[in-house]
Amino acid sequence: MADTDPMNGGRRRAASMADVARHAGVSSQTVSRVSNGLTNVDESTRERVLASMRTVGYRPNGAARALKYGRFHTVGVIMFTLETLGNVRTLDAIATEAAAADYTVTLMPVPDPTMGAVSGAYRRLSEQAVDGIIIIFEASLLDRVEITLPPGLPVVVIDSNAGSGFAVVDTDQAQGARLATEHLLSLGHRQVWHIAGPTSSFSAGHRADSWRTTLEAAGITPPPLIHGDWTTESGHRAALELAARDDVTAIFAANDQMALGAMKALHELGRDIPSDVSVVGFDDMDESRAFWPPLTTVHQNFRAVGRIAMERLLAQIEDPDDAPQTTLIPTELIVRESSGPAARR
Amino acid sequence: MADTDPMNGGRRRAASMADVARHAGVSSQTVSRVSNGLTNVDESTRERVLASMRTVGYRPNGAARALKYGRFHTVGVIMFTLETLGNVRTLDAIATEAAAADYTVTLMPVPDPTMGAVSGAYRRLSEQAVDGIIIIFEASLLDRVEITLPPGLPVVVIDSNAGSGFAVVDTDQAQGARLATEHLLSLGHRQVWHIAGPTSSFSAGHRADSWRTTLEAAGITPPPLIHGDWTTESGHRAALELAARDDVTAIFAANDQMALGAMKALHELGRDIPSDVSVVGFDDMDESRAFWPPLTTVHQNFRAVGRIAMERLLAQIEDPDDAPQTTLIPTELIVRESSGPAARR
DNA sequence: ATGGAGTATGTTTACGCGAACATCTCGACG
DNA sequence: CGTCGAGATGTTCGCGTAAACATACTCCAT
Repeated sequence: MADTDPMNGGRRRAASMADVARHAGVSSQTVSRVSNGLTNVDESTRERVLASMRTVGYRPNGAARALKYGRFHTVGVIMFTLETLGNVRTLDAIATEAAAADYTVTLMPVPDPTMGAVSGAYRRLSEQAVDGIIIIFEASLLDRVEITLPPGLPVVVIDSNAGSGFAVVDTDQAQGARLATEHLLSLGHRQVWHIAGPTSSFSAGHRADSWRTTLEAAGITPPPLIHGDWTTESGHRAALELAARDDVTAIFAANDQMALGAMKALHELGRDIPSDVSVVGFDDMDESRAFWPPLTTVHQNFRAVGRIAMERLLAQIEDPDDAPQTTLIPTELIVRESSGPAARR
Repeated sequence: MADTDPMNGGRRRAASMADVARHAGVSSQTVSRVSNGLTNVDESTRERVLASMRTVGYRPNGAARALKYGRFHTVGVIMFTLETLGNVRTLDAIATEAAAADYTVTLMPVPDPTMGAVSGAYRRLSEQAVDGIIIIFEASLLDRVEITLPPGLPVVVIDSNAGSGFAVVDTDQAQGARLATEHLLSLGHRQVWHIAGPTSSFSAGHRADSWRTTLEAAGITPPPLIHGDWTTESGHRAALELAARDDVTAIFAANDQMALGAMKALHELGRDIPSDVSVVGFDDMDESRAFWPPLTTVHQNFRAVGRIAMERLLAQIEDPDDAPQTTLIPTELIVRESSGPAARR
């Protein structure tokens, strides 16, 4: 007997079509036909092949298929962090949409915004097995690296105004911030203070800009901006600072977490919400309706953002000459109990 | 002139090594050597090749590499939803760990727990391009499908006790629930009520079981269990029900969201937290410290869960005969202001 | 019977990469 | 001045799949 080891030597590879073919006594092309559900295979042959597939434990090899077709049926998502609600919701929508289009989503997290980490992501990206990329980025960093984006790969950018030739999908930050600010003004507040996100974030910048212009349009001089970093702690700190002044009756926080932190500070100082101070957030996280008091906030349609980003990307993959567009998804103001009429004094 | 179109006909493929080789006037093997950073290439040749790579826009083809090596350097993560904090945190840890090991993470979301959706995920999984799978599942469903798991693929299961032959990593649910219950008892509460997660969830079951045995060990007959569904609303409903009785002084909710909803109900009914009723949660989400009052809760070490799951999976990928182990990650009780001594009466 | 249409199946080839092996060139050493 | 070794570079081949092409066979109209 020859030494042919049925166990296939040490490092075993998965069964291939050739293995199935050998087992079933047909050519591997016939196995391919069965595997792809073509009809021109004799019923008895088909069954024999299917049985052989099961016995040898055959699974099609995605790499070989991708090599053959030049398509991976996979999109990459580059993101800094899964710690912010918006990123996760958007990713969820992207993944759902991708599954519907029979695509798979590959995560390319960039742990920290250093150039080293970014270039690491690009290295992995260039060992690419993706047909396109969706970037969920704090845009200010993207600025520095965009030129190194590999050419010829369809890209859609979320959460930024990195306009230069990319398709961009984003929540209409400006409209949302305007809704929030106008809501507070319409309740009779003479001034609206803003707790902004970090300066590195374009979304935060957009919200702050829009808050400012909305106030100015109402003939109000905007008060100094306070910067947080999206965390509850930073909202807490900011509100402690604000509450030191007793003319503060309305606070618009750039996200729900900071609004939550702000409300905690107001509770601690014995200020009533909303009769002493109104608070409005941004995002509408699931928990916001159960805060005490339930938070008035700007609802972001993350699902739509993810869905449209995916649509755009697929369009670019189908047709590389598809012109990049920018789409803004409108927000909706959700009025709950954390905002109310300005106290008369 | 021949008809050779420099634009490469209609559907253009990305540039390959052969294209680079032609452009640089070398063999494709030399391009391969440069691409892989081998040293035995003349410096001038290397530079010429690198320049050609840039001009033709070369990116290595991952599929071809994977085909050659039989490894994809990718792990698949199957999960039901990105809507629960734990799943997201765990995924984040997995992705980070994977990146460190130079692996990529592919998401395989299962939108709803129907068999159709699950088998869809398996279909995509069997058109696999992954070296292993991590399943983050509500385990009761896994029971029904585990036999259909493709053979020969390393698998690690998180958040379940689906023991049969899989490697399992999970938070030590029982220990956490015991910590929470004992904490409330040690504050002098005579009874601890529990708002559990849905019956379909093994984690929820473990927490409830442990709560029950902890009470029994203290000589207390456990009160009826109330089931929520992890949402703030269900916590709110449950607490409204509980607060109808005035002998309820301590509530242990199976997650922070339900605890938040419960606190909202107590606020609405004018019960003080903690002097009338103590509330303890489970998870320690970022926001919990900013709830009003800040929530006493059981901290889950999601990062460790993700990290160890990934380690186990890589071990199995390296050595297919690696014996599956079960690892429980301990929790930590974080005492904040939502729990306090039982009122004397 | 003879050719044509149709069906089932087999053979060849290319997708992009890189290990293994084959050349070639140049300089050192006896 | 011939030989050997080392480094640079080229050639062949196979990974698993499926399109394209080839073959074998059956059935039927002429």
